Amino acid sequence: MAGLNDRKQKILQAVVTDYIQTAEPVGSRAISRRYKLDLSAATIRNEMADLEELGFLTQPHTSAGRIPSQQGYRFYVDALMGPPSLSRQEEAYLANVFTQLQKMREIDQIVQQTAKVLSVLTSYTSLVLGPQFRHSTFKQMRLVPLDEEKALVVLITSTGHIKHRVINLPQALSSQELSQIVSYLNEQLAGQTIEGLSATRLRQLRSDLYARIELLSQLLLLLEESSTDGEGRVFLGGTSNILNQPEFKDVEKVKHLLTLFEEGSRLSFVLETSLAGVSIRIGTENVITEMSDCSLVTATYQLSNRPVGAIGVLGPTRMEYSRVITIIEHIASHLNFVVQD
Amino acid sequence: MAGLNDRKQKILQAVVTDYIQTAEPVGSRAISRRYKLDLSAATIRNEMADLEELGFLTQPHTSAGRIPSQQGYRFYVDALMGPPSLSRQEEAYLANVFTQLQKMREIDQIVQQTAKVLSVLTSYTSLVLGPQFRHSTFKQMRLVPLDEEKALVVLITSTGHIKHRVINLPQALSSQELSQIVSYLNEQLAGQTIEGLSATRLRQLRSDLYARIELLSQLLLLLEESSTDGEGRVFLGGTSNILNQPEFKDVEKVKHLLTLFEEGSRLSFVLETSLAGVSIRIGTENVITEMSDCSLVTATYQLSNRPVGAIGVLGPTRMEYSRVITIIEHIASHLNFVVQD
DNA sequence: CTTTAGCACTCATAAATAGAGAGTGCTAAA
DNA sequence: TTTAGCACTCTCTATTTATGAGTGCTAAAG
Repeated sequence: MAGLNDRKQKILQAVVTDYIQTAEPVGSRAISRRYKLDLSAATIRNEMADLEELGFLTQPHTSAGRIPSQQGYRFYVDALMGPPSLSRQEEAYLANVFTQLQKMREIDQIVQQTAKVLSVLTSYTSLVLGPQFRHSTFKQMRLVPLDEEKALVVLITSTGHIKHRVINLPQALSSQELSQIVSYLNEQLAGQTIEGLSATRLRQLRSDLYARIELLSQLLLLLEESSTDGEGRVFLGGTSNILNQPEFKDVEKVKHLLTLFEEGSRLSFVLETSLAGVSIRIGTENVITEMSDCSLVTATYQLSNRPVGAIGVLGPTRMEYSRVITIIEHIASHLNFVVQD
Repeated sequence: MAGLNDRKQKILQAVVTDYIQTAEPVGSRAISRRYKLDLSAATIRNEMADLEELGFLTQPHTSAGRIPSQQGYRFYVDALMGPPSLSRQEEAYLANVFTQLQKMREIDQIVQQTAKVLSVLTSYTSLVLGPQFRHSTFKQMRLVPLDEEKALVVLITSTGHIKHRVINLPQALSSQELSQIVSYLNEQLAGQTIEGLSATRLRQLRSDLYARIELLSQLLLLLEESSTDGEGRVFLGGTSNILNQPEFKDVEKVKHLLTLFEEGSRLSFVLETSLAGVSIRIGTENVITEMSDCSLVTATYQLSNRPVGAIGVLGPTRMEYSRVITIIEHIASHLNFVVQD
């Protein structure tokens, strides 16, 4: 890409750093004062004009300072960004959080809490996609009789994920027949991925056992829902944080984002399609148009070496990238240990 | 309370109705034009001055129209409010929604969907408190062995609510001993309310079975959490709707509410403490200070004739009360039928 | 050739001023 | 008791007028 000489890079870095902090267009004088580049304002002015022409900076209006363009941020993130840093307190806070998380048993709780922590630490909005189990495989199905009419079906995956439902028992079935059906299903389905329990496969089973159709359809419904179902739930944290950003002082701007936050499926799509590792999408690099004024930093977390979920931080393009990245890496990697249940 | 003569009531009603629609202070002329009270603007002016002195109206500034005071809204809601009305389409929409809800099995889904519907219909923000099971009684506990090391504990309440968890089995225990423990617990706890499983009671059991302490503590943990635990989860719908209200065009105003929306426990408290039936809290009648510019209309829904949850709509004090009340009653009562699982 | 000082110019933002309009309260007549 | 008339208040909008930060360009200095 661009062959920015050393000086241009330093200046660009200064502009981005300053703008991230102040949210105000930064002028040539401000830079020559605040950053010890040993250059006069005039020189910096010239370089900034160049940087603008190259597409790394923009001017809100003719006689204002410069602000980084999307391309400017991109270059900053790829090449200039300073080393990460967390304060002592933050480290301590994180450590404390993780011991808390360890204690929690309910996956929802863990995810929810993670979202909260992520937003508190970054002061942006956080998105957390709970673990996806559709890639895990069918382990077994159990039927626990509750009374004469009802029973509890328990579906267990290889990853230990459990789903249950109460179903009605047809009176006619003896308990023996019941256990036959269940063990038949267990045989047939063992080792299949949940995702792979496609409708056609299930339909075939259905015809195999057509005599027991009523009971069976209830069982199958549970399975079917497990494969499609709303596992992709996204938990949000710090949604009100965006209101602290000066770029969202206008209510109209916020409205689009807020509305987006209510559309779980679109959010989960964004997170599901993030690559393994940390990914950074700046401005219009985001597919979702509502996010085109924002940057989204995401990371996936693993479960037995397979990515099963993702966490993300959404803020203005003027985001404290290095800080956010550090935090998100930290949390994602620890989540690997916590989510083993 | 106040002995408002007929004419004053009519005028107050006109002011409130108009203000609810327009969100603009309403003047004497506007009323004499728009409402056929056959009175001149001057007369209305006099009456409005009286109404202000009596505390039902306020003036934003000396030469502006009047807007209803909190007391004004209260009187309107108690005495003046017009009859409810829903359009054909809305009725149809509702009917359709209910058939959809009937099909859903997962309680979370139902609650979530209800929140959404409520917010779409009212165009305010909706709060839905999922069914509370702490008043229901312990029915039975089951242990489903998964493999040699692990087992699934299933806790079932009289209302059919189910909670499960995987626990580790101490190697030393024979399956016979296991079932002994479980049946002992079943005996001891049968019929107790979940809430009543207080720490002391559980501690006593713990000492009874101190020999099996390791296993037991896992079981008891599940119970304990069931009695305290986050059952009081509140689902929100249409949070971005508040941004459409002109009274929240200022970001600062919104921020407080948005932040409140992230504090689940406070929200659930509000809903838990609402009376059976429909309740309307206007402005500072709300205990939560962040809501003092809002009105909250809530209704509880039943399960076997006992209130177990609540739904609510939060909007500006300038709310379409009669409309909201109709909708909320409608939905709450239907929820009674849907939530029987 | 690069850097810097100097200077005119641009443009947003803020403060000051002037009208316009909506609505009131009061008085006096119907 | 009601209504018409009128002066008065106060917000809101538009216009004007500074102010000042920051630029681009030119010409001199290194």
